[in-house]
Amino acid sequence: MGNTPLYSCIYRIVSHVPPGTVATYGQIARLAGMPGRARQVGYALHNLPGNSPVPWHRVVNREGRISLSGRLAQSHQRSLLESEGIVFDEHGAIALKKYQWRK
DNA sequence: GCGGTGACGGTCG
DNA sequence: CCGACCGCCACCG
Repeated sequence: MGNTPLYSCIYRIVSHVPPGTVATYGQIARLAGMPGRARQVGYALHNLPGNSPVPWHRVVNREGRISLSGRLAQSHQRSLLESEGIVFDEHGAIALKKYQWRK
């Protein structure tokens, strides 16, 4: 992490997402002061080391679905969210209306 | 230095 | 409701 203030900023904001709630990539981007750059948020999180304290699993896409590539990682994120009390509907999506972090 | 890629998202038909 | 397009930009080969 030597010098990427943008990533640090993203990580900081993600760290503020309370347990039991979720945020979207676009939302994180806006809060980080870089509206429209949701992709960079995804890239930043993808770059996170596995032992990071950052609750990356609380970030989902605008449909309330998991955006990870790879079944393993997907089920991992899902179980982490479910362990926080978040429920997935029959479409495999989260009700953002109910769980999205209001900020 | 250039083109392809992707843990996104808004818009349009 | 759903798919197609397009803008966005750091990273990688």
